[in-house]
Amino acid sequence: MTASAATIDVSLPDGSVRTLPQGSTGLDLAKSIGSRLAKAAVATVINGAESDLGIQLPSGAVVAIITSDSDAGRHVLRHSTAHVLAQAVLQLYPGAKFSIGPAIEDGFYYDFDLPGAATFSDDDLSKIDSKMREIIKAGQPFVRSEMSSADALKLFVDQPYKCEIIERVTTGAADGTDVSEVQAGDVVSVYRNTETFVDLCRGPHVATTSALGHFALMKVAGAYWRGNEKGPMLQRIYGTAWESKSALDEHITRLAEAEKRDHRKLAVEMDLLSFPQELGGGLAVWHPKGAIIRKLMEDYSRHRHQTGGYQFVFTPHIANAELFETSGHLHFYKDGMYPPMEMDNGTYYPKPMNCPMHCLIYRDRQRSYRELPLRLFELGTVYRYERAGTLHGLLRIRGFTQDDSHIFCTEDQMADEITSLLDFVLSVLRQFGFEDFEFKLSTRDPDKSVGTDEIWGKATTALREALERHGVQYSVKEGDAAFYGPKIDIDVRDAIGRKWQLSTIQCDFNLPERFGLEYIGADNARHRPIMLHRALFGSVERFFGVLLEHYGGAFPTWLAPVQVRVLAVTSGHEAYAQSLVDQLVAEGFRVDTSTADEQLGKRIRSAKLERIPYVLVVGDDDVAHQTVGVNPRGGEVVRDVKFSAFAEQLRVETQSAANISGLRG
RNA sequence: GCCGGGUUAGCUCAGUGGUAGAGCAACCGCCUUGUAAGCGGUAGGUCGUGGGUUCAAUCCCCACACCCGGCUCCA
Repeated sequence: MTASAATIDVSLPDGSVRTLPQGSTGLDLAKSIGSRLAKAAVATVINGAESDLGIQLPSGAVVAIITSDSDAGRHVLRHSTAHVLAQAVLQLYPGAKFSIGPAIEDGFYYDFDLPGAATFSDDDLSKIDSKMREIIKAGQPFVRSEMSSADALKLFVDQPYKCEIIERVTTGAADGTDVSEVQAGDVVSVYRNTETFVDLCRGPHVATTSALGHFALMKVAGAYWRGNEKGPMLQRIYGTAWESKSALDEHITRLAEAEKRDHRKLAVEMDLLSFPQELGGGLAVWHPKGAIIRKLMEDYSRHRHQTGGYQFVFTPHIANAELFETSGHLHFYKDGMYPPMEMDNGTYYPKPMNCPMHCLIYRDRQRSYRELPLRLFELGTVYRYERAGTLHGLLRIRGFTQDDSHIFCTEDQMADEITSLLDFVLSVLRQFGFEDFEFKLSTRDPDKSVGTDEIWGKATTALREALERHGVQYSVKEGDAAFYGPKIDIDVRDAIGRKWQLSTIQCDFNLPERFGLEYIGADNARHRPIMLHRALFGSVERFFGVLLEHYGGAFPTWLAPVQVRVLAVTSGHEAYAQSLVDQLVAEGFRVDTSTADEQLGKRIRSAKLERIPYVLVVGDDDVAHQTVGVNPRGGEVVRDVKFSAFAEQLRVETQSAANISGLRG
């Protein structure tokens, strides 16, 4: 058999079969299909397994080419760029130890341990960037080899983190953070770029560093080794990498767009709220324009709860330690609580949750099964001690208000209740413009939980059934539940595709037990109710922050702090403008005007920057004919609209919210 | 809490070991204006707080507070 005569057949994803010379690689296959494909190819999938382009194809294999503009291809680019980063750092900082460097969404990172516990500063990034570009220019090959764990341990004898990864794989202790480096088993693979630089890695990688180059180093950060805060703090460098200059530029532009929507920035620009330093970290004050939006959100929430079978309650902000002993918070949640206040008749804590107080309301008198499900609702403000470094605008603060409800029901009612809750949650979220949801089912962490296996099983099943009845996709997060029971968390996607966790539905059989809650059943015996915790906004503050970013500050008319601004062309038209303002305000709309000291164009610009939904311009013609010029946000100007017609359109647009809040809007 | 970077006028940001500047906003005039910036003027800051070094600190050092990016944690 001569090599030149021998051929192999491989089949492609579309089912077609190609014949290639024996010994052909993925790259050869790509070339045989087309030069553009060959240029874009970064790796192959051979019989379902990702491999390097240079791997010889076995006959009969099913082969797909991974191109750089696919998710999988970018993953390869990013992972390979991470190796280049590691090589650059090891060259520039002799004695540095490298640990892990995976591809992540939109980029990659690599964690290092610098000699003498040195740290990176932002200035180091440009130096590292230049070195990386040298490496890329040199066109170093990525050469794969496989070896036994024992040999690998010798190869990485000076690299303790690599050795730890190898050992964990060998002993079967590997977890998710290891799999980007190595596959399970006793054989590990390494990729060598130069005499001196070799990295433990499962691959695949691009053929040479020349295939890279459209990258940017983004930021430096500390990161715990293996995410363990008791472990060493490593130095992490984040980067992003793309298949082309234009894709990289687009990504940078997207980041800039997201930054423009940053709720902290918009809150300042739009005068919605602030975090005065004297107030302390993670505590906000609401200015009038932010407060009116919040009030409308809360009014809407109250209305939906009132018509949705809930009863309103109010509870205080602090409670005696005894209450939190009973609830178990002082045992399971103490780290998340504000420190205690000593008073003459005991120790008091600000409440981190509303549930214990709602339990007290339930327990105040005997309950009958006829009362269940009993749904208690409160916009309850809670205080949680969040560690200083975790605070983040409105999305992570120390004092916040939950649209909180605790539903007491029988075990039999639990599944139906959860099912209808899901409808309720989604219908409320849709009112705020969210359409794209993701569901997560969190299950028990045996080390951090109370209750029997049986009841956990029952509750988890009820949640799962509710999700399945809705026919929605959901992911399971093992061990992510609260200490008292399993839960469903709902993420929403906002207008620019980012995910936010908002709503939560949680089962609890712990608190009814701890508080000794009971109801008298139809059988005249005492039974223990199940308790469901649920919040739709989650936290009003966080929801507001998400909403602000979702709308980019351009709140829909029913929520906008100022819905209409009437502008007189000259001061001679101000009386007419004011009469329109008065008519709309009398109907409950939020409308204002500004005097004609500035030029019209400038006043319109100001209104646009404030993101006011409608600007009405009135001049001579309008005074004469009871009309207005309508300049809607994001739309075209229409002249000579009858004012009555505009007012009617405004009524229709805001109708659903109007009868809820008592305000137009 | 940990690692890194910050904090200068209401906002966005320059700047210097010898007690500070721009643009926008504000205020006052002039202009009376038809759909995103008319012109001129005035006022506004103990340079985050407290210590230290120095003849002299907004600038250098230390501590603290707060903010930003991550890690950990989380509504």
